[in-house]
Amino acid sequence: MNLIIVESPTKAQTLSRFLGKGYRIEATMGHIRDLPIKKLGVHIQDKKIQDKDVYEFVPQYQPIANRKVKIKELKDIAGKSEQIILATDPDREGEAIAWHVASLLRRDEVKNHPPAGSSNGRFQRIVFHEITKSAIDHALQNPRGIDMHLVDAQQARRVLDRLVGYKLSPLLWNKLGKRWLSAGRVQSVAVRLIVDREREIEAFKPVEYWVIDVQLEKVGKEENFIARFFQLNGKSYEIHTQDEANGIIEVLKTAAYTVDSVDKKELRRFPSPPFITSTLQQTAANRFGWSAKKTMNAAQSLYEQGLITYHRTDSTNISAEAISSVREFIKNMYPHYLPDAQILYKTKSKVAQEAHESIRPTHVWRLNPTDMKKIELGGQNIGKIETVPASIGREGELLYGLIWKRFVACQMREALFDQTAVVIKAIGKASKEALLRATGEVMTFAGWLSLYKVDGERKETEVRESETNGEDKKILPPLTVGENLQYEKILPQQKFTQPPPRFNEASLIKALEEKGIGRPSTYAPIISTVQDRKYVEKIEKRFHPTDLGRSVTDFLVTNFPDIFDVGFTSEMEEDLDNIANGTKEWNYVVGQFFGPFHKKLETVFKEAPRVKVDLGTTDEKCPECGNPLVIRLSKFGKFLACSTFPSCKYTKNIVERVGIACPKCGGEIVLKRTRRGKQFYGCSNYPTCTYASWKKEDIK
DNA sequence: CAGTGAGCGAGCTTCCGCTTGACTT
Repeated sequence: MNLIIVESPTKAQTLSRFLGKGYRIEATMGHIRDLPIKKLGVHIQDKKIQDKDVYEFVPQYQPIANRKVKIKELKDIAGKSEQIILATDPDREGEAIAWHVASLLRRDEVKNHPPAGSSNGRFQRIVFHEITKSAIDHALQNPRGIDMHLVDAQQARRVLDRLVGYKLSPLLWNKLGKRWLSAGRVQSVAVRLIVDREREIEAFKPVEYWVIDVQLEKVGKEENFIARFFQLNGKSYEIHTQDEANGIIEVLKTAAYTVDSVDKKELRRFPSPPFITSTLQQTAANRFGWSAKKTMNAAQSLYEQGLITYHRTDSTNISAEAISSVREFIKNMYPHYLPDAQILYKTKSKVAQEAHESIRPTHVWRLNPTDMKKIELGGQNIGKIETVPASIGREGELLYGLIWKRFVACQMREALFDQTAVVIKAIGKASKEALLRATGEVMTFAGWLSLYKVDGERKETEVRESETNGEDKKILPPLTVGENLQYEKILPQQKFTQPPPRFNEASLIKALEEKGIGRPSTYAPIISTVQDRKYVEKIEKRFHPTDLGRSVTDFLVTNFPDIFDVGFTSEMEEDLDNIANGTKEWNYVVGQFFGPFHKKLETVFKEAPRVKVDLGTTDEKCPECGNPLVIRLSKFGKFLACSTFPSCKYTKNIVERVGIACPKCGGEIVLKRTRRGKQFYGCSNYPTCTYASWKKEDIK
């Protein structure tokens, strides 16, 4: 019997369906060995060579506490197996997991079976990027050894993140006096983006501008349309004041209008690429209002039921089998929308590891019942269609439907539009000449858009996109150059430029991904961490920095400008690539960073002043000593405390009254939070009265 | 479903990335 080791148990299950009895497949469930949690766990040696610092880093790996049972299980099975095939994911982390597994198993093997020849003999490394029979067979026929360069790239990443995080967090405890604080290459940049954005908003000064539209009509016909002013006397003209607007209005009101030019062109709108983790999270946030965490939970469930491919991926690749299957589906159901050849999508991200396919339905013929009712399926083979099990629930159906439609649409023909751009000349008094523009757009071929049109989801984004260029897309009557037009009315609008919007989950994930910061498996946890630390808070789904978040960011950016610059991660990634391709040594790369970092750290520890976070005072007086109460911040949130602490230890919760009486004791219901931060409603007489409810409506 | 926290400093906290399961009102 041969043992195959993968990371995900679901993948193990799928694999077992493809492979015969000769294989036993086990999952590691991620990493099984790591640096210790409670200490730095990296021995650092400075071997000075010719007066220069040359560092050596020795990571103190240990089995992860809750994986010990799993490790023992793997060892037992490995002992009874002929070949041990390491089939962890084909990326940096996967290679490292394979190496850790081999190290743990090999040590055991040497103990139990004295080496006869090479102890590497039983270990093989295989990789596949899609879970299909052909990909797995091909992988099994082409085993290799563990790629230590790739493992070293992971070690460099791991050690660097540990050094940054475990050196800077204690510095924050020391300088801010708050013992739950943390800093890291990823989380601190996420907070910085939010702080920087808030300051942009604060510094923003709205500028007045005017938009002047004119309603025109074809002479003798009741066909009117809107054209927008853009040029006066040969120069583009921005209107900033009411006076300027009035000047233009005067010209336009009495002008003679003629069609100056008509430009027609065909526009093609291409489908969006299939989902990857970040785009799935963004789309679910924009369309359903879901948090990244909720999306990932729903996706996990679909994945475990075998309905979709793996949901933590950065690649837009589609397996050849899935392509032929979706093309067959389109050919049957939407025959006019089948392109001549498959549409290829190139992964945009430079830091992508491409270990998995894009997120897509595993069987394209499987639809959810709600979609089936709404989608117009034009083809012949309706009988071939299956439905997803009802047990996936409403949220499962929503997400499945979204993934299904995006995938099928990504292999359909582009939509075609006839766009007409018309310029209109307005000749006013005193030889003043203005130009106006009108644009019309008519869809002539729906293509992939036909799949989205049905529930109007696509429309929403269309509207949003067209708003950004400021011109309304409308149907124009037929117009010819030189044609005179009838002036109807003028529609001036006063507007003000808007500050950039605060980040929500979708836009923050997008920003992080664009900068190559964080990975598919970490976008959702990052959002939790920065809130848990009280660096930012979500108000009406938008992120606002807290005073603490601003203070910590300022402290970090002032003292360590390089690390918390968005360029840091991309430079690190370049170095990691060099380690992976064998041109740089991992200890050298980490050492180049650590030398200056370490020196700076010492100076800051010694010299930087203590940072005070002022959360303000209140009008309330302490009931015990009469001094004012001030707002303090703890791990659990804000609370009121006596300003004379530690001589007076009075504290009080900040409660939000709901205005409802407790059904149990008649006391007052107040908004509270669990240890994990979830809101609930409880009685203010706690612990005397233990009444509690999750929802306001349930209180009765 | 929850009574903490600040400050001091006994002992404690903290990173990013890979995977689920334990929770479930």
